[in-house]
Amino acid sequence: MPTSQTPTTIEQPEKKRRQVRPRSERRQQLIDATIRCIAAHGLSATTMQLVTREAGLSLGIANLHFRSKENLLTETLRHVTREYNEGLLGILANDSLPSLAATLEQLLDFQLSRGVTQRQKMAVWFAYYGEAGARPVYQTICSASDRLAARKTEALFEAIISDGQYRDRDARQLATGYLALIDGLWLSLLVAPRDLNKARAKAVARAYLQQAFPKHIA
Amino acid sequence: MPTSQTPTTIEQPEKKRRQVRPRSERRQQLIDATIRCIAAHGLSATTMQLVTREAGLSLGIANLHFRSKENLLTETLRHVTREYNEGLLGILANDSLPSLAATLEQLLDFQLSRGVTQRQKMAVWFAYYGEAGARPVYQTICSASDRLAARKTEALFEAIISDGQYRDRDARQLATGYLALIDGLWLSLLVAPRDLNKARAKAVARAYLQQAFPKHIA
DNA sequence: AGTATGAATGAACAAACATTCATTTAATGA
DNA sequence: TCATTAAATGAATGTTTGTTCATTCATACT
Repeated sequence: MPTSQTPTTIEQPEKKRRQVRPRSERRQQLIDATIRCIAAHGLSATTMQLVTREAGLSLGIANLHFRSKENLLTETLRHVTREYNEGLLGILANDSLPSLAATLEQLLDFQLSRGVTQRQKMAVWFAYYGEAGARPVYQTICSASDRLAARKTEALFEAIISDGQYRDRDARQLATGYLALIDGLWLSLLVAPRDLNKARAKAVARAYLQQAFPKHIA
Repeated sequence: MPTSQTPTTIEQPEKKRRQVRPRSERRQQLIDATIRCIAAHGLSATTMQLVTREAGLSLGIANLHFRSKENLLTETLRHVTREYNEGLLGILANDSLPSLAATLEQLLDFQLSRGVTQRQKMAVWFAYYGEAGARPVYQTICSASDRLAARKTEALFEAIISDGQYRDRDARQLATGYLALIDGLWLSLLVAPRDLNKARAKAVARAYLQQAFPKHIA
């Protein structure tokens, strides 16, 4: 008669073992789950239960590591924004200036790369944009990021205009148009993926740059 | 001692008199209130109480004239979409073709007109776009409208290319780019009105068309 | 091994929500 | 003038929500 059978292989079904993990890891876990929830169910249907279940954690943990739901949502937006900004600055803050043409190509590739144009990221982006008019916090985070991108893009375009000795070109206007075009293409990729794929979107954006800077884009 | 003082001038403060109005009028009233609420508070904070109070009506009335909140929101999107489509078709379905250049100018004027670019309308538009990924109904309504606009714009561009005998122009690609540019400009006008005003937005869009069809835009 | 620490849990709670429906009352026709 | 009809109302209802916190227990230190 066995006194105590220790079931090493077969466990109780779904008996989760509690784990203690560092704060930063839990925060990242919850932010990732929030992104997935917003992409799958929309911002208005993203509840604490949904997020914490998606993260495979208990209900109360989000309020433990973030003070409130509002704060979790804000931090999620900040995370997505920061990620994009870092990628952008990695290209545009490159003061070594190896080649303006190469930088332009890199910018285009990045903005329509797999990482940036994946549905989850774009869904989060536009979910917050949709609420930005009503929530000053979102407005602040988004527009700070946008303004930075605008400044850097404008600076690049100015350098290109100078380098190519282009006439009758307004760097500010071209940058505004280019960034708006990218935003619009992202939106189309998100809401009408059947009508527009990444390759066509890139071709459209390239055509814009080609018209503006024919000597710098093949 | 007065038996019954009839206060003809001074009424009870805020004693609203109940009014019976036709169904269609009430529906419009509620849709208008919904638009204002979404613009002011966002889609996720738009409640039945807020909408009906904004309309100056009682709580239950929205469920009387629309079956449910979901239905009210859907009809509101449909209304905004239909309004835009009618304006667009009023320009693009004009088969009389007086002048392609004039039609192009009209299109530009319309898409960046006061009526279309007022904050309320744009806020509603993008609020629904933000949720479109999660709600198939919104997706359907939006993309049906977008596809129509795309088809008509492409047809106009084809006619212009043919008329101007432009070489190396792809009507489909130019239309995709133009519509994406307009979407992006709307988004900028909504979330960063301090960085972009309507006049500059129109200049940017006009520059795009000028590059594409120099013979048809002044 | 024993103890202290605080991360993790989830039942419980109050607030907010969409929806229902008995009641009220304006409008209409007899 | 009275009876009939149905639009309008808002208190009531059941559900869902974010948040709290007493309890559990993994981990680190003595």
